[in-house]
Amino acid sequence: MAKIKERESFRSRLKAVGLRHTLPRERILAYLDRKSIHPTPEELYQGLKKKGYPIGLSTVYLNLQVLRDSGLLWEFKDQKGNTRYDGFGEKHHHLFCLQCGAIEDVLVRELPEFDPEPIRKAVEAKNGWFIEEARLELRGVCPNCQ
Amino acid sequence: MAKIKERESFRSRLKAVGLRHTLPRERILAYLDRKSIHPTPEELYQGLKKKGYPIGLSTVYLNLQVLRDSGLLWEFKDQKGNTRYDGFGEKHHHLFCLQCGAIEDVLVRELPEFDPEPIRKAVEAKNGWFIEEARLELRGVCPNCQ
DNA sequence: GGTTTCAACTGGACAAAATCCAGGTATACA
DNA sequence: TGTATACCTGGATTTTGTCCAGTTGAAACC
Repeated sequence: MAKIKERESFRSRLKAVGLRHTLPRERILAYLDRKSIHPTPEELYQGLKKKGYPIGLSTVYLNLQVLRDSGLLWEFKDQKGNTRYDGFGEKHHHLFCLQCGAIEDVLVRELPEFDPEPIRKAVEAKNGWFIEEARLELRGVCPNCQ
Repeated sequence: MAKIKERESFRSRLKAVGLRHTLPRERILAYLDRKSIHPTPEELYQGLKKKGYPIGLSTVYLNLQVLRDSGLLWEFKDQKGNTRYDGFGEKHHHLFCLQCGAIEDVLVRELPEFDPEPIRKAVEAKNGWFIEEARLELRGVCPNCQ
């Protein structure tokens, strides 16, 4: 059954970073693990409640922080300054619309032109850093606003 | 004189986006226009005061927002979730240390391996967006923390 | 399975960050 | 130099996020 397989996936993701599997964490990860979904903490809280999952707002904030610190979530600011979270499993970059604020995911596998490897190597050689992750932030105008 | 030339530069940058030139704006832009400088609003406020420039905290917040909306500043969140601003004029990307939180700028002209043009074109063709700016966010471990 | 241990959850109080407002000031342009 | 108005400011207010102390529930033993 897909539901069980999915649950196991969250369980192993949490285990991999040394965190316990709990219902709130699974639900947060499940809620965020979709393409182009980037809620604020408040929106996530409301969204989970609407799905019939009672959860405390403190729990939402707490876990967004914990999951971010473990690298399971990506935190960023939108055009209006709101804090948003992204937990979509597949590697991707972000498109921001400067007009309407829309945020769209662009899958890495659909962008063969962009290979982060040479950049990683160059930065490691020149700056002495070790690079774990490279993401692109693209700002422009979405189709609807053109 | 360098000071006057610099001032003219800020003046024209502001004019280009339809904003008035004011002392607070010039000082904020001047403060931020250095490599690897990314203060929080509070730090910027304190930094300006320390330089002997009296300024209101509301003014700092107000202008950070206005300048961000006009594209003169780049807003982002650091590893701890603090909002930070970047006004360094030369095109660059960001390095984030996952251990100590250090943030370093990497100049685009020192990264010949990374050319955003093909990406821009690909995204415009595939997703129908018009892309104005492409920035990389690199997360890893800085030399001091290795 | 039952028990134990401690991480994780929770609501509500609290603190910090950011915004709003109304009056005064400085800028741009004629 | 005068005038309209964008902009600045301190303080009040709202919003966002954190802390705390009691309770719950996950995992690891037997």
